[in-house]
Amino acid sequence: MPNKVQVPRISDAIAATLERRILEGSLRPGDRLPPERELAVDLGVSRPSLREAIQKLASKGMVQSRQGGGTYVTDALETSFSDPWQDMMGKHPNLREDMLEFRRMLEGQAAEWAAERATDADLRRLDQTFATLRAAFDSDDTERRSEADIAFHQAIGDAAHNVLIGHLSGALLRLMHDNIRLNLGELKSVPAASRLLMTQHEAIYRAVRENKPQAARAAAETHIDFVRETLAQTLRSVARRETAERRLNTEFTTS
Amino acid sequence: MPNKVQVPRISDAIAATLERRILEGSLRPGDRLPPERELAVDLGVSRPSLREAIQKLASKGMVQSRQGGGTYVTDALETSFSDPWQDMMGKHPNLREDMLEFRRMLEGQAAEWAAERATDADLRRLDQTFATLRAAFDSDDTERRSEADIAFHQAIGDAAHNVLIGHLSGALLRLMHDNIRLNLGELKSVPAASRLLMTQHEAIYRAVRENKPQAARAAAETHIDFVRETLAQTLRSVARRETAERRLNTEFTTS
DNA sequence: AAGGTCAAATGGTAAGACCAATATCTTGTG
DNA sequence: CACAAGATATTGGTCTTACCATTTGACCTT
Repeated sequence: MPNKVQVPRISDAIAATLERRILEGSLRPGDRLPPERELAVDLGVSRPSLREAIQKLASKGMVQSRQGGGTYVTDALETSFSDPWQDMMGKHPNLREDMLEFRRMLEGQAAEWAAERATDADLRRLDQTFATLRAAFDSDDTERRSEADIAFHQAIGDAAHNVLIGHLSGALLRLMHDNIRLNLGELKSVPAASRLLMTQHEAIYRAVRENKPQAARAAAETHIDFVRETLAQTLRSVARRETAERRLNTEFTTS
Repeated sequence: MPNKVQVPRISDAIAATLERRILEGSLRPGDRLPPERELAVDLGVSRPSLREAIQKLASKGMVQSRQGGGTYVTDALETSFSDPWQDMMGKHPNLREDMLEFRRMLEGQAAEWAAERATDADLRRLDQTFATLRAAFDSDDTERRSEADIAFHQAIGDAAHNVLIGHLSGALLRLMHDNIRLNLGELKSVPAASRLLMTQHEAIYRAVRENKPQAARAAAETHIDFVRETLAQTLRSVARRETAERRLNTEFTTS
């Protein structure tokens, strides 16, 4: 009756492996897992065992399966961080300033560590996301630019090889983009900003690629400073416009 | 990708049935479940399906299986550990290192900003929590020491006047304390550590109180470095006991 | 080009077999 | 007779194979 030493079960090991892949970013929220038959072969286990492991993860809300569709990674880890702040952002605009201040520290550290620790695989992904970013910024598709921006910073965050940095840098940037798109239209109103942003992104990119931690940190901090300043200006001008309009259609803009 | 209507899975129904029997008392804590083969026939399902259901319950800590022995209803019913990060910490020890590395940055920045920005009210609260901390560390009540430690660091995080810093420093420290208390007994095993910890806390406290941002940051980083080193030593001694278990997971962690 | 149909892909379930650890019974020894 | 060592049965752990149900997407028809 008393608990003896538990013998390791294979399904636990499988679950731990999948968790680790999710944790380290090789399986991201929204991704689809490989088919069970295939994954079972990869891991060298039987499908029932793999299924038991998946059940465990599903019961913790980390994955979700649809018959015939596939098994998808959910964002259980992300939401436990970002959920409480999602609504706070909307209610307290001054949070945006805190967020930017925090991101200055976060992205600076991320860039520094990325420059120190990036593996070849990280660099390849960085190359790819940077190319995408450059292409996206030439277009006028703001949605595409947002995604490319997030992907680029996410790649740097992952290259820093710290789970918390990786999750937070992605989550916070996503939060900001959502918030910006929600509250203002977009800050493409500043035409010269695009070129400057790309220059800054390139500076970060090069510093990481050339293994220059201090330069990478400085470039990242400069980038955030610029965003902070630009955003503040945009907000001021928007505030002026809204003050004039508020008189007319107050009750309609509050959708 | 959006959630569609989920078709009922048989394993969920089985898990629900067993859960109901446990909650209604026909299966009491300590009881042994019927053998899987028998129970599968009773419920009219296959053994793999029943096993998937049992895995779900096991991952929630409601039952516990021993090969050859049987499956027993756990006596701890109220242990609803739903925080994904919490059990991640337990299973993936390298996450603890990431956490400490992250906290070094976070607490350093918190102390620096606190030294710059603390208001009179912040300082009064800091005085109070520091006094509580000193009193708690003279006692042997580990729970009380944990709470005082958290409260002290929380006070500094709040004094930094950045919402993100405030939330994260508290949340992460709480997470670590829970995890330490869960996985090891406690690190009071190092007798000299207590005095050193108090010295470090006092260094942070004084630097913040005297408005010395750089000194505050340095003191906070030193503190985390010490905790990291102490924890690593404690873990190494504990790890020796678990070497056998690790061998079995190796084949999956190297993929 | 739009829409419908059907086959492939994929998760869900079932059955049977064997292995490994445990529990229980049997047996032999003192 | 008591008790320990071994043999046997029980039971969870894993694998293999097969088939069903749903979804997806490509191909075909209109």
